[in-house]
Amino acid sequence: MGHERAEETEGSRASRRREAILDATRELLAELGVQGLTVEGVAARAGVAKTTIYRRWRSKDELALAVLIDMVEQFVSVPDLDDTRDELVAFVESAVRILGTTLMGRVMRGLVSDLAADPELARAFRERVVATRVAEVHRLVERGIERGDLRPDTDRELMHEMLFGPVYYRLMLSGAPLEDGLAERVVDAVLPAFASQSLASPR
Amino acid sequence: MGHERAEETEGSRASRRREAILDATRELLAELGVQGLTVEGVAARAGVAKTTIYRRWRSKDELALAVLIDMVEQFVSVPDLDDTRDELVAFVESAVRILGTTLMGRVMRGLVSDLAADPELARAFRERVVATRVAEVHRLVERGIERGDLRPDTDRELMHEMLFGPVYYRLMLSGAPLEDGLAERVVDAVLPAFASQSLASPR
DNA sequence: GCTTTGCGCTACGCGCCGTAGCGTTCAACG
DNA sequence: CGTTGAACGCTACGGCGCGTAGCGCAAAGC
Repeated sequence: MGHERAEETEGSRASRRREAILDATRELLAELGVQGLTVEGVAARAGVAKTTIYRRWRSKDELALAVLIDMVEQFVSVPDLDDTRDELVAFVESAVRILGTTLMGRVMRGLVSDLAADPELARAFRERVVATRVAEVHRLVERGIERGDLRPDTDRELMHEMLFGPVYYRLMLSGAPLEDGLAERVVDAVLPAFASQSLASPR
Repeated sequence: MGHERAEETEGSRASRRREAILDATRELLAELGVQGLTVEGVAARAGVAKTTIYRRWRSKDELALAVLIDMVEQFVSVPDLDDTRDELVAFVESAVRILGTTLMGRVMRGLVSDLAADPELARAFRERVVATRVAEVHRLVERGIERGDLRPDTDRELMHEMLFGPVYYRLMLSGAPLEDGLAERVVDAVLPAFASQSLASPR
């Protein structure tokens, strides 16, 4: 158990420890899922004492949430593509790709149960992840209405749920793979209901 | 402490024990969710020794799954209403109502994580719950095509995911309530994409 | 009645969570 | 430099829940 010399990677001792813990958590989360994550395991891989973890995060769930939210928040805002369908497809596709990763897919599946168990955690997740996505849908819908692609009375909330619900349904319940064309098919299944007279493009 | 007399409710001793355990599991599942379920708790409430439970089910998860599948399988096949939209709404609505129950909602949320953790359990769930629903959607779509309400090339798989995805998304991630009009709004958001020329009825 | 089968009970071993106390290292500052 | 306070490592717990073992006892079946 030699002690590391000071030239580590950089940053203060505190931030180095912090990063080591978060990295180890990410790795173990990817390997074992939320289920298999143990504080002891994180401590061992990070080369850190268990107590050091508990000095920063009050519980295992809090640690896991911090990492999870951080992962999900890496969020690409959709640029103006001058076509509402293209923008929606791009948006859904980014989610499909992220969740299609073994890492995020597994993590997300495990997360849901923790959301059910811990209302505090559920609130944080809704505020920082779901709300962000809802806001982005609002933006896209707004643009679409101005462009004349979408009906002015388009239900933004429903649009959001119709776009992402099926993706998560696959991930968590049906078990069907998140293949490439999925985003496109989902968007085309929703668009006609919200598109203005000009029935834009399905197939 | 106090042995029950033989006049119980009926059935052999074995089946009485069995029912007591399943009932206790159902109750605790409703009160505490899959997370909070403990074999010790079930044993205590059922008035049964822990070992008696392990003699019938090999693990806690196996016990929980038996109860869960049994609960979800209570399934109403949709009668012919002579209108495809009405039938789809009725179908989705039955799911909304069941999941809207505190009991099933909580249980379902907790179940998802176990599905991720236990592939065996996930397989059983898909085969006995998801597959049943897929088959029912197929039936409805078939009827709808014959009636001329739906396009002959309607994607049954996608239809199924578009109908139930949003419901589960609310239940598990967005946290929005499963209110009454939901089924109708979801169906109307999907129908135009699959409806034949006669753009049946949205609002 | 007597056997067989099932049950209750106690007692474990294990893994993991989260906490306490104490000695040691690090890093900033005089 | 040398000192000092904060952060860290380590060991040792208490608690809970899973799943198992072995024994004595009750209930069905013959």
